[in-house]
Amino acid sequence: MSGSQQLSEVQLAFMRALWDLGEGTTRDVQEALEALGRALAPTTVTTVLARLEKRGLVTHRRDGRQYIYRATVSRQEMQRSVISRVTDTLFRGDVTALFSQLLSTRDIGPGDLARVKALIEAREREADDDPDDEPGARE
Amino acid sequence: MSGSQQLSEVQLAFMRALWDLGEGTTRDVQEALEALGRALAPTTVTTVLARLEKRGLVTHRRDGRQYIYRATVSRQEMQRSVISRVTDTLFRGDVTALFSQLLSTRDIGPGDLARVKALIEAREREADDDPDDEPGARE
DNA sequence: GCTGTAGTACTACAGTAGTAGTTCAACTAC
DNA sequence: GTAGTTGAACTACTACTGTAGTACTACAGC
Repeated sequence: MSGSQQLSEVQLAFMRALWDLGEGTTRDVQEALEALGRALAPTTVTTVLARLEKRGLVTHRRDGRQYIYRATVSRQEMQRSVISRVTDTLFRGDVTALFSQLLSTRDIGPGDLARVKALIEAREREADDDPDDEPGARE
Repeated sequence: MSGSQQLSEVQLAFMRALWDLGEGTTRDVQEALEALGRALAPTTVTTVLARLEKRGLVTHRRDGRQYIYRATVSRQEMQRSVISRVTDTLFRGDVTALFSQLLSTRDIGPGDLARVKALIEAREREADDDPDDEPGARE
């Protein structure tokens, strides 16, 4: 599934709302959006949800008269796909450059640095132990 | 300047072409795009460039009858701004999560890992030496 | 000076996104 | 059972994007 979904800011806000909610009615989504600083008319929320559904990013079930929406793509999947696209298009596939950019630009505390280093070391060990670790789950 | 520029795939392809070229005529851009696998009519290239110019992302100068276009936003600036947006919206500001995602998903060689680790260590030392390093250049 | 050529400017058109109003159906409360 | 309320469906409108055709203009060669 999921391919070249280029989400706009608004659409992403909707997905975020749904990810946070787990699932919810139009009104729930509307309120979540408002909490994210984006106040929209109920009809607008419905429209956007319907469009996202048409694109396969959300789905709904019925509860009485109400629709309960939920994301069909997880935040993680979206993260993965976005990062992958960004890496390829903006960084020409150069992951190190991305790391470097992250390190130089962002507000990173010493705790973060330590954690990231730990992650890397774990990864190194893992690669060392078992060079054929990942069972080819990349498209 | 540069604020909420959400670039579409096509527009980004144009920017990439210009970044690679440094600067170039409509035709240069067209050819660069073709090399990126995106063949467009010359008029289309002109149109898109004009629109990007209207958004302040490219500019042109005249050379005889020709327009020489060039990006006004560097690849680095764009990288920064995109990464920043992605971090905030998709990763809720959690840089570590982004790192982790990068480490787990991507094809990263041992060389990359080592380089990133070096970057981190440099950053750690730097923070140690001079905890007030960045002169507040974040918006 | 006229004609071909190449390049920009203008126009166009379909698709989608953002935003929201209006209508209709169903449930709630008297 | 009639009125109010609430929620979804349909409709609408503007802006922008992707794509490109046509018109105009300036230069090159005869």
